[in-house]
Amino acid sequence: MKVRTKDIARIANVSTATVSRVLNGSPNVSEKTRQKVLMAIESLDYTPDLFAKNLAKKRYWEIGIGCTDEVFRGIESRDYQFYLKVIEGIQKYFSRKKCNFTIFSVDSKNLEENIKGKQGFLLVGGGVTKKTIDFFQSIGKPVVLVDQYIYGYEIDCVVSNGFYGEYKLIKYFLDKGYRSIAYLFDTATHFSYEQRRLGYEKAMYEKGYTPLVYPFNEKSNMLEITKRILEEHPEVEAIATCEDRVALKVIECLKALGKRVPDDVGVMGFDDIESAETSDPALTTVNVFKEEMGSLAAKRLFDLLNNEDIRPTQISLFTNIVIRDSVKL
Amino acid sequence: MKVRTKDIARIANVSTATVSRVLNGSPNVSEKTRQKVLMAIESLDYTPDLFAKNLAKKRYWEIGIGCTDEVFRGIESRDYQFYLKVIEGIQKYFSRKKCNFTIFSVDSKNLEENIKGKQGFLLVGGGVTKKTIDFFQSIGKPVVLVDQYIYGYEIDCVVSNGFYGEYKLIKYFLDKGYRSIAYLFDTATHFSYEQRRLGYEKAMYEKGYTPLVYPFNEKSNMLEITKRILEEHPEVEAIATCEDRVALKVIECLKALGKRVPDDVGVMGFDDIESAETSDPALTTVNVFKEEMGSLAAKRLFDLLNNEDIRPTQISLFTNIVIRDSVKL
DNA sequence: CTGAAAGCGCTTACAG
DNA sequence: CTGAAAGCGCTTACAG
Repeated sequence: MKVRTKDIARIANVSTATVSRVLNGSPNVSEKTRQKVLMAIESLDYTPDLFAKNLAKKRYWEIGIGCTDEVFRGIESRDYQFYLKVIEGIQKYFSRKKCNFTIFSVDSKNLEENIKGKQGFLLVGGGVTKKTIDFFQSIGKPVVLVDQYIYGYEIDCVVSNGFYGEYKLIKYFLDKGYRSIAYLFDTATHFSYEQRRLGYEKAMYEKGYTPLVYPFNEKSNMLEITKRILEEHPEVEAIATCEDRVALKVIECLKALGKRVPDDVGVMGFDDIESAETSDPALTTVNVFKEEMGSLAAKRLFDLLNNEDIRPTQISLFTNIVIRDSVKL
Repeated sequence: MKVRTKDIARIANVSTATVSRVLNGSPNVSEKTRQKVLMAIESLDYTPDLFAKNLAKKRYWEIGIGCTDEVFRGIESRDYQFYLKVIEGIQKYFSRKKCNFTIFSVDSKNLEENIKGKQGFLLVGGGVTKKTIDFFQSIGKPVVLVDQYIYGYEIDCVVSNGFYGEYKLIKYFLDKGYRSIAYLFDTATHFSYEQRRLGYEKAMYEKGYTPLVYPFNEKSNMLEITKRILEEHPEVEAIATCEDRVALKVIECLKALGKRVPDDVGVMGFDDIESAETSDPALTTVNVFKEEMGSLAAKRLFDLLNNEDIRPTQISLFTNIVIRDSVKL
């Protein structure tokens, strides 16, 4: 039989209201009654019913969603499809859970103000730095990283299984007879990017091929890199990339260089953003469940807020390959 | 403003009872009223309150907890400390959540009977095979693997981050000047074991040392293997193992061979079971949060049962190294 | 097939 | 400081 506040109340000879007050550490209880109630609780092995608790509470949780300036602008302009979807997932979850949230840039000058009154934080995006994480951890309120993780941290996070997704994608084409696939790797310190590259390398190694990784950063000229790949490795049959936005750019570059996609060179993306479907040719890529990522993170934060459990976990979403037209079959 | 069943009822001009019936697909609603209610719902963007729903439902969920014969016996005899703790965690979570559960062996003859009436399953233990997973997936009810994962499966699972834990442990001693650490690796197809070995190898490679892996299986004679390690590699300063129970055995073997632990050879475990603390010498190991693993898995299954989200995820718990006396500092 | 009403286990003004 | 009572948003016998 489940123990309820009613049972405690009966044993301690008080009302359930008082039990609730003791349970929630209200100051308006005399030390004597508090002890009585505490003893009754001891003797009963009570665990509160979270459903009832949450239903009875009318208060809303105030959540802060922080991201880098880049992501923040991308969300505002509705340009950054990936994180737009993630935010949608967050929104969906919170909308049914008595949570209000505000999105802000962690790079903004008035950070202090954005943090004020918030009871928990979601830090969204691969660009979130150690410094930012340290700062938010120091606040002492629950924090969940979304689409980001940094080695060595014990912190709650929700990421996609980019390693396995990229591995599956590359292996798929290697199994079909491809032998030379290059990889465009964004060197930004982004957990996902690294995982994906690792997956690419594993697939290549397994077949006995040497990975052909071309690193780049935000300052790089994509046209030049594309050209270099073709010059240095004319045998390249396809170029895999760390994300769809890069893949889309590479397709443009290839076209500019007079190459046909996929006939001369194939291109693969990662993320499966909306434009991946409508691009010409439609992009072969890996689907990241962006909304799920958002709602999963929101859920985790909510659980943390409700003290459901304590130890930090890394939650990793499986990914699916989606084969379209940008790589010849 | 949040939409409630009351609002739907008002618009559709029915009672909330009827709304609830439509929402839950009860057959006892005329097609006409159903349509009215459905239209009202459409117009309102309703999302049900899970707290209220769960509170109102008095029904208990019936959960099945399956494990291999080995684990099952180990739990019954209260011998297998690791999974005993995991089960405790499951128990703790379910006890406050209207869930009844039964533990059974997936290798038993009357499997069919154990499955009957269950609404969800937890498959506990590294020994759970592909065949078993396939079978349970085919039932079409929520399944969560606990302390197990098999590559290629898209299935919910909760595991410990053995890779990073073992890496941290080995690195800790390598940083202290250790140069030759051997590794005893159980070849049973166990996700955790493999992850841990990988962590060991990463730490060794990073320092420029060659991993020294000694595989074994249930049929192996541990004394012989221990002897072989010492003969083939007299320079070995410590033996790391894939789990505490093995480490404890190795300590015995070393003693039998006239070696002192940790003075002649150090020994490291993994899991931090209870006897790790009381053994002589107390075991240096990595702590897996066993109860959390159980409660996290139970929670995930519960969420699945409540349709909270759909995509399978891998949940990975961080691990901590615990330095005791079985390795010289 | 449908509605009025009780109940799930908590919290929290309100009154004292 | 404490209790009686209403309410959170659902579900479900029960009666019709």
